[in-house]
Amino acid sequence: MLASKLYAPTLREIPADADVVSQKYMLKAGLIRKMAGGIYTYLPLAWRSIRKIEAIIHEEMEKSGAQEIMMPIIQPSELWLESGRWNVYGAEMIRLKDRHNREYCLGPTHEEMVTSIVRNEVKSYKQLPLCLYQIQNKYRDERRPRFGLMRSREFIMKDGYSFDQDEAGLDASYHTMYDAYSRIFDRCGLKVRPVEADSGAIGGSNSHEFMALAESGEADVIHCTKCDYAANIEIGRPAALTEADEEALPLEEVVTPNCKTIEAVAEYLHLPIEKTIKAVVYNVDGLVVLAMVRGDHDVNEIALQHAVNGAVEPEMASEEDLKKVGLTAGFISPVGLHKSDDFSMVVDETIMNMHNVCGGANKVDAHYIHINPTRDFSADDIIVAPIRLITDTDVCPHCGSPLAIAKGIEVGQVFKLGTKYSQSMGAMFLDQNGKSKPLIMGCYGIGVSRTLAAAIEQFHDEDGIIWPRAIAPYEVAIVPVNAKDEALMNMSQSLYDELQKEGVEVLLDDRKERAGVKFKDADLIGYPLRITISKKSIETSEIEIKVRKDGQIVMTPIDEAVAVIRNLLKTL
RNA sequence: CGGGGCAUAGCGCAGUUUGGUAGCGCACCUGGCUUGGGACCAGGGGGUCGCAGGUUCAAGUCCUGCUGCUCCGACCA
Repeated sequence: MLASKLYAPTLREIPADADVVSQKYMLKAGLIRKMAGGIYTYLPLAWRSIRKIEAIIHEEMEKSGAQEIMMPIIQPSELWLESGRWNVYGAEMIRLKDRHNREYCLGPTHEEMVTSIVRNEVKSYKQLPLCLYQIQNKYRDERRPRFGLMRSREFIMKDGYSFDQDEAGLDASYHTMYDAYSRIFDRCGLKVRPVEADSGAIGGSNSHEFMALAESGEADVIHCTKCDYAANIEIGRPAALTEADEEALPLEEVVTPNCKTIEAVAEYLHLPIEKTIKAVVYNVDGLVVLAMVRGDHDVNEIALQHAVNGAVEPEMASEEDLKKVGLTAGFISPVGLHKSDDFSMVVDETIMNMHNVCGGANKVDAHYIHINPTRDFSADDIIVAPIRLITDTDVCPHCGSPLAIAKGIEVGQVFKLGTKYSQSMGAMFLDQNGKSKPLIMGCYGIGVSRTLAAAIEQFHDEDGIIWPRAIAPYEVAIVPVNAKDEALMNMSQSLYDELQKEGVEVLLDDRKERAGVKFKDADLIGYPLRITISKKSIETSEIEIKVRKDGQIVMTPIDEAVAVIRNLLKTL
């Protein structure tokens, strides 16, 4: 490729609204342009990298026995009504109507679609296992698109679906995909860690997320400092904490004027925060849920959702919700409260081991002290569950070693769906005994565009992007320092031709720019190798190769250049 | 969804307070000069000032409504 022909409009200044490194550099280096909030055009350089990621995915999918298909982006509402998700998916789904007033959505995911395809065609265990996948644009109307390609409303996703006749088959399919995913990210050059995860809105029972560790990641990963244990923080289930036995003192009501936060109460009553209990009220599918954790702990909303078998993630309760069940914000505890059809209470396990603690008195400006949960909570009215967020002061649930927390970008996820969709949508097959059974499903996603962003988040410096070679738009850039010097241009051109003949993806910066401009652009765009050809190269027959990653400079005779470049590339 | 901010040339911004000819830097075009880290000189092109209404002799500037973008928050009872 000649730089003079390449459509890569680099910028001197970065658009003011870019806030993460990947977005800044993709805009500045002329990789993407924004069309609307969370909606981008991929320009040639980005698209080449995307295509390389896709090629790696295709190869690994083929190796895993998965077959590529292409399903519609526009999906009819009927399928989603069948699975029950039309009314559950909420505002994140972009819905539209055709001229006949029929309803559709822009596919946020394709479980319904693929299930409907397969249920009509797969009738026998002899057709199993089956794994289908596609790479396609997906649409999710994020409540707050941000961070460029990391959280966009239109994005490229590889989504795959497996169909098996039994759990053992699903296990095998799941592991095949898990391994393929590990290889894909590895080949892309990313540092990715698989972690145990919640299966979320897609449904299902078992799941891993592939996290690209990066400071700008939106997900918290908890991992053991010793063993392999790593999990999304929302599924970490910390052990219940205990405290020394104390004689239970009589319950006592105290006045706590304006102490609406747990910190205020603890300070006002001179209590350590570990001797208080914190009440947080949620709305889960319309059910008002009171969640109780120790004052210094936080509620794990996913754990809470599971504790009450909620279909969607808990939301903070509104004023109306509180009013409906008669709670007094700031002064709530389960003491004296009872569950009802629209009110439920969940108490973290640790709370039940506490003695003589402080909590709300369910009236304004009043708290109880000396609450003893086993004595003062009505056992029939509360659910006891591990609903606190795990922290790095907890210990590894596997080996008991210390834990650490890291930020990650979720670039892939694998789920075991089981029969959630086959059951609701009637995707049945006949087993060896002629018995009708629902297909056992798994589903597997990779955020392709997000993977591109994650690579930049992981590999950059103050000058620009540092592409891993496997997904670099071009592997080598040749920079003749003076475009007007014919001898120099000839030398560049013949090296360019030679490299191309050898199958190296090379760019020749033939622009009539000063050397500084070309160097800046090469660093910004992040080609793994940069070759500089100058007057000195003509005199000495030596060229300079600079490795973008570490700045290493290799001088090599022009005759050996191709071989040296090939060898250097192998190390990147 | 709640709260802020912004919208003027491709990008980054000034001009709005106090209404009176549309500006600057970068980018772009032409010529010159320069060529190892975003040079320099000269000349030039490009804007219904987000949209719609209103006030006024006169609106980028004042008023009303809308739209878009963006940041923060949704952490806590």
